[in-house]
Amino acid sequence: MKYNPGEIEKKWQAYWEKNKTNKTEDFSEKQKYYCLDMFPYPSGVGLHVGHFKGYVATDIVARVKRMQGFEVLHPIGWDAFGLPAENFAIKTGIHPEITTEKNIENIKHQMKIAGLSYDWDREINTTDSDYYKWTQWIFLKLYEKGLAYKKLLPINWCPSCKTGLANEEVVDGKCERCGAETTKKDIEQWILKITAYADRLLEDLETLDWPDRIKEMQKNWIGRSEGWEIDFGIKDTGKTVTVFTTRADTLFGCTYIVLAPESDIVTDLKDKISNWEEVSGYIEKTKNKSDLERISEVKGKNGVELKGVKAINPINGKEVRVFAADYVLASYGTGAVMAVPAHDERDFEFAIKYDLPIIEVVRPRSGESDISESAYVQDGFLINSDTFSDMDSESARKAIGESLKDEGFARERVNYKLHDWPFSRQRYWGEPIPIIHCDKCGMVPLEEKDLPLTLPHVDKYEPTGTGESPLAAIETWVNVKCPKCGGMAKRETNTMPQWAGSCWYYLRYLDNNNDKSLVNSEKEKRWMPVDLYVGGAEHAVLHLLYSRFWHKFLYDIGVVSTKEPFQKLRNIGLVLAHDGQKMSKSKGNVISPDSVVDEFGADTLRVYEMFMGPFDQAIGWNEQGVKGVNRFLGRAWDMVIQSESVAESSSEMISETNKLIKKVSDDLEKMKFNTPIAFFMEYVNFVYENKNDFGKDSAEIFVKLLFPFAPHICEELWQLLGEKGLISEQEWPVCNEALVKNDKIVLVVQVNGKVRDRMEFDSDIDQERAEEAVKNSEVIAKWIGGKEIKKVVFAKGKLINIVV
RNA sequence: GCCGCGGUGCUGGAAUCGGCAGACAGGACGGACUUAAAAUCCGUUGGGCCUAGCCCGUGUGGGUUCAAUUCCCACCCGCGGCACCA
Repeated sequence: MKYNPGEIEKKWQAYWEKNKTNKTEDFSEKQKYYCLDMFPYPSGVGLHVGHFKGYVATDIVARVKRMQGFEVLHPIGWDAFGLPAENFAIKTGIHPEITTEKNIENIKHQMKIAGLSYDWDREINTTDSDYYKWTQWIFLKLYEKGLAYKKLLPINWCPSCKTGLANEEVVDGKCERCGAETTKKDIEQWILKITAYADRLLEDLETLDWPDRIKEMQKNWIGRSEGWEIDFGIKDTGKTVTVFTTRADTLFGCTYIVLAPESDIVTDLKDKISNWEEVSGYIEKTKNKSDLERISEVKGKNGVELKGVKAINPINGKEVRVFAADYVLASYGTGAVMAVPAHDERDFEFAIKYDLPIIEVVRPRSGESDISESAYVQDGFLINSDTFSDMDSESARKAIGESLKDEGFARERVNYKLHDWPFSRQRYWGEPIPIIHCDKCGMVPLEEKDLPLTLPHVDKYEPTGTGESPLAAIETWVNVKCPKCGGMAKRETNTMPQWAGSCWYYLRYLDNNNDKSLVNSEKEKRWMPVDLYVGGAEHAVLHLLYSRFWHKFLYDIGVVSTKEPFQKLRNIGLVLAHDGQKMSKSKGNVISPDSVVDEFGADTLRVYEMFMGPFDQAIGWNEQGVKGVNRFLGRAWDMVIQSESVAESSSEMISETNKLIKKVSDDLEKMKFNTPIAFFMEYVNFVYENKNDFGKDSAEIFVKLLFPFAPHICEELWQLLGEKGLISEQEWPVCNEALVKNDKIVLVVQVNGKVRDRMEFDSDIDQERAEEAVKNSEVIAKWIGGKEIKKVVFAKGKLINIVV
């Protein structure tokens, strides 16, 4: 009988589906394990082999955990709101609902032919009104707690998608989606107060088993810095300008202050500014620059002095000049900085350009600094700083800050790079925001009983570009009675961004049909947190930050019982095309899993994706490698079939089999998938050399171990071996150390650290006897050559090194 | 510029509580089977030389050690992220 994947895979997929083999019980005696994939966007082109690398890995973990006696939750769903379906609708007039449904069908089929063991009864779809009812519910709670507010703000605007974007969605000054250059636009926006959670988002990173890289990225993105707010009085006005600094120790070196051109502080001082025309011209110029222009002008500082305005340094009462310059950002800190050219590179550059004084106030304790050449930005000890001279930078920061605080000129302050999250989009295909605007009552949230607020059908999907979504054109929908006063009112027409539905979807799998609450709290306590979360690294500061924020909020209002949603996170390395390029439709180098399944079978696809290399590394697809894996599975098939003619395994074979159990189990625990497959291959090679030693007892164990990787072939072999029940229901083998033969070992013999021989001994040999034997060996005697032995190093069971 | 990760044969990679570098796979070459091809099976495959043997070899240079791909220092290169954040 030959290995025929096409036949057996169909057979077992049908069987598993019909018998709901992979169904998860909500509550059982078993320990829980929640194994989650980042759910896909159901795009029209379907999934490629890169997506499956992640799905196969979690599927292997899920199957192993089931065999190890865990109750495993391994669900999947669809993150189906988003631009591609909407853009397709604009072009063709076909409603996104229809395209989405079709695409889901296709992807579901792809997943099923790959033998992924999802519990399909828990499928969710973010565009179902039963689902987004709860997305809207969370929004209302955020609103209720003051964490969602509407504000007129200059936000990132994509002129091509005609919608506002969050900072996280702008990459290099371009729209993350379409690549168009973004501009700033003043729009009234819904904003979520993610900054209220900045500290907790930062601190709790420590508790997570996530890749360093992702933690680091979130840390940088949150960008916490501790410092002082210091008030500079403006001479003859009674007004003050507050600056933020992390370097209060350099305050004596401040020779001017700089304001962000677009900040209100500048216009506030208009009366005092003698060159207002020049200044306002500079402000206008800055405002009209795109993000991209501003980024590209990073080098080459320029600005304008506010003539007639002088600020007073509160530490020494000295008058300093005041500038406006676009290297100071209105959106960070107070929008104003104290400039210390001797100890800040940017201030140094600016001071050189405008010929401003440079006063040195910090010197290194050891080494040299030359502030006529460049700024010295590190810590050191203070000079030219009155009574603070001679102090270390660190203590001086505190001392100077405290002394100003006592006089009412300074406050301790923590700043973040993280900004609040602009949450409204001027597009159609998203969750409607459940708010009504009434002239009399202002903003009125819908009541929970009125949810879901369903997305109405429209005739035109085209975004308006005016800051309103296409929903604004549907008068029957927009015009409503105010729930409070009964007067005429209008619905909010903006929709939620892509990320909304994915912020909490992992909770809905626990209880996907609940129409009373978001999730039953018993179920939530049973299953949270997610034990393993697998997905691409591209979501490092988007989905992963947003959903942590929502989760913490849900924790605060008592919906969830854990502080963090995803305990352990692992990233998938990209699957590249054969040439090392990224797979893309335009390059025509995309490999679809369907074609691989068609030609070689799902088990080959699965094992190859895992065998390619380390899971988190980007590696190119290699058709020959796929064939190699297929060859291996064929050999394994024949090997197991042949085992029936052998009565029982030899003790050596049993030993090898137990070693295999140990190695495969250990590596899987470490999320290593490529090395277990290498062990399987070695094992198969060994069996081929010792065919008469390989009996059914060993074959059973081999098949169990391989099952999570290649479920179809193993289920079939299990049956062919005449075993009862499904292999899916078997227990994971445990290594019996007693059966592992290790009475003989090969000792590496070195002379002066170089390998000269290998000798076989009993495994418990001690140094004395080994030394004796080694000295008597001809090969080694030759190397020692009568020289004096200085030292003998003995590593038990491994190596002996004679130093002469 | 700053932060993070990495650099091993022709290729993907294996081996890091310091202890046989190159497991496993692919490719290439040689052979068996075949009328032939595919498939399958077997063998060889880091470089060099005075070829039963020895020397060199894990980005580069140095260090620690009986022993370094593994630890330390400096540097080079690649990838990813952030980027006027005061």
